Amino acid sequence: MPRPQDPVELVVLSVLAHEPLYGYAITKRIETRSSGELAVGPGVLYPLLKRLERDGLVAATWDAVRSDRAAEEPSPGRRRKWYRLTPKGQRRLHQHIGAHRARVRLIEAFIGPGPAAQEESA
Amino acid sequence: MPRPQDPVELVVLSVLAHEPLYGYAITKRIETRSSGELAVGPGVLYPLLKRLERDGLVAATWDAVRSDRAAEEPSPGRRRKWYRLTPKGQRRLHQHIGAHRARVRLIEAFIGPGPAAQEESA
DNA sequence: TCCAATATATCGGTTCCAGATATATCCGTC
DNA sequence: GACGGATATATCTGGAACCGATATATTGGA
Repeated sequence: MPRPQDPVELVVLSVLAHEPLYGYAITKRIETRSSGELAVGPGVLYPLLKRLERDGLVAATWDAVRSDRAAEEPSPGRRRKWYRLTPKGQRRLHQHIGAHRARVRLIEAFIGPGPAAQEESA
Repeated sequence: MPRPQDPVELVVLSVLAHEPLYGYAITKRIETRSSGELAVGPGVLYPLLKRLERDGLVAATWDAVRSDRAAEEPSPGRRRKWYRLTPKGQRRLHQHIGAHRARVRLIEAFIGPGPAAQEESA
């Protein structure tokens, strides 16, 4: 079988282009945006985010989300790491989009144009 | 940078769908068909063909191409391994095409539709 | 009180692409 | 006739990415 989901980096960058999100929210956002077709597990997402942060494509900020009853306790509470796109990440996203379009044109040179030109008239 | 060329298997199957070819001819065919954009080196092609043959997606036949002056000699002469698509390989190709179209739709759900709907009117 | 959902993170296996290397033959040129 | 470039097949090694499993801890509802 062909690899089902390859361009995870493009997808993650594109959802972060709209607004900052934390890791788990990125997962859920991708699921809803793709109507459940694309599921990015933690084993894929977190190494990817780590790499994106290392390369300066995203910037991250910790946010301590503590419940009301835990607000006074020494426990660190639930923590969220918010990721936002840097200008470098935006450029990378545009590179991705360009590469995607080029890839589509390339493949269509072999398999013929897809059913994209037809107007969706009811 | 995004991975430039991913769907090598799809491309190889698609060129074999038109006619049987031997390995080196596949390389050249892909280069001409893609206007030089896609180059599949031997380090990619031959392991791929081996896997495709093992999985029954292509069938191979050796062809001894001997020159006139070498026709009588014990030397094996130049050999070509012709690959042709099996029915299973044709089904796989259609799977690939379907998966490609689905992948394009999926990505467009994140980055918006590409410039495909516009007519190329001069 | 228990359990599912939330939230982050790592590890190992698999697959694939890419470049380098190896071997051998054919053909045009000098 | 010798040489080199194109033809032709093949392996190896490294790197990058995806995937599933696993681990830990918190939160909130039944």
